Amino acid sequence: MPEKKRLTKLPTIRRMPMYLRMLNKVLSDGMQHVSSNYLAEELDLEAIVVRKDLAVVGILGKPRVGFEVKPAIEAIEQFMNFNSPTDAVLVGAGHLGQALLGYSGFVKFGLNIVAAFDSNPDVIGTTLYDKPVYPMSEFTQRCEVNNIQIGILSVPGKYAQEVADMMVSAGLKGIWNFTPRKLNVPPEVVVQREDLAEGLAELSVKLSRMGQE
Amino acid sequence: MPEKKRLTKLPTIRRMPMYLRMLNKVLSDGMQHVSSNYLAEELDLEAIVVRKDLAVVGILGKPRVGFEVKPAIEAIEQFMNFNSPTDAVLVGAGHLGQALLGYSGFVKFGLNIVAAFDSNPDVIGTTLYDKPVYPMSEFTQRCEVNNIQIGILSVPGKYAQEVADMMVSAGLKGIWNFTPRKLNVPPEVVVQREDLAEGLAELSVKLSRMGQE
DNA sequence: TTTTATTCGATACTATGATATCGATATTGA
DNA sequence: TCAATATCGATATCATAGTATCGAATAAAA
Repeated sequence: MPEKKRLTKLPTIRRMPMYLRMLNKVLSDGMQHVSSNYLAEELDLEAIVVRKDLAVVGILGKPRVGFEVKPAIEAIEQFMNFNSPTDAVLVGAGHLGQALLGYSGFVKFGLNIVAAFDSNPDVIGTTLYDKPVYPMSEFTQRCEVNNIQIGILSVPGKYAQEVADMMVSAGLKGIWNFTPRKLNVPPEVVVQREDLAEGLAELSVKLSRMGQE
Repeated sequence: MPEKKRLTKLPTIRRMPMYLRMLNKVLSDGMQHVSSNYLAEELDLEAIVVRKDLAVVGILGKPRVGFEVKPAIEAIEQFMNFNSPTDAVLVGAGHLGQALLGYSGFVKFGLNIVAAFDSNPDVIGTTLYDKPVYPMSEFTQRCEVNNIQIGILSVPGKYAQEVADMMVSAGLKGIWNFTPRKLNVPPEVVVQREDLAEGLAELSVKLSRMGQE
């Protein structure tokens, strides 16, 4: 039996949504082929990076012609599991939570948010962007019944671990963590941290470097 | 004259907000010293990474004791320009825009959002989280008068370039771009892309790997 | 006072990711 | 039909980031 542990580098994976967006745009523009050069130009990358990334998902280009757009899209979707959407719930329908609920673009990347949970009586029972908002007391039961895979965590930091524990015991497999807290979860549960301050820090330093060059 | 181009690695810079948060927590817990080991444990890092990162901002620990918390905080804030806040404006007060306006945490990382701009008459003239919302027609003038440095771009993708152009001509030095579009700007303007789909892609792949190991 | 344990920094090493080079191939146009 | 050119993939190289090892320093304990 061959090695099953497939190791694709992380930066490549993180670029896939970019490629997918651009390829769909290119397709809707009526182009059937596209060169790595063109993609690189449009996405601010190097052509060689594009070619290597596309090779990872199993598609090769033809000399002088480039890549077939439609197969490329399908290969990426397949590779990333984007066309078999995963059900998710969101906990914490505050500002950020609502922004995430309202962003319809995630479906294209395989994420299907089916409901939100909150502790605020004002929003419980309402729907936000077509998603029902339930009280926390119903969390476990609803997640189990609907076999929810992913939890989006957008509560205030002080409740982060508490809610994460609930997510784990409700059988969720992954947590998309928008709080700036480390979560203690069993090793089989995947946590994806999201911290806007990181990008801000990067911007800040780049700006101050600009000044002195 | 010595080399002025200071190269600090990006991952280090992106970790600074984490350190700052944790050091402040540690300080408010009354601790005066903290070991790299402790920080690493709390932040899911390796101790050696913590030590090297702190060395970058110019603070060294003492054997057997660790790092002095207060000087460490000050060193990071100094290094990152966090205590001389930069004025910013936000364009596009939709769901995401409002979430960003409502997040008070950015001030600690040197970002001071002073106003928002939008084209929607329903929000123009109101205040959102204490920030006034102005019409786009006033953008250039207000930015110039107040010497705004950073623009936060959270409009629908189709308007991204157009607004970016306005930002450039209003003299902004950096753009924090939350749209999934590449922006064409002159080289002296810094663009920081923020794409939530990247994190989602990473989560998605990690999850699917979990299944088969 | 001496020993022990902890934590540090410096150096060296490893892994990962990006880039440069180059020959091969297919389409276009002469 | 044949030459020119754009584009590809493979291989090798380089840059960046993370990790391991080890001696030195300091505080606490004996």
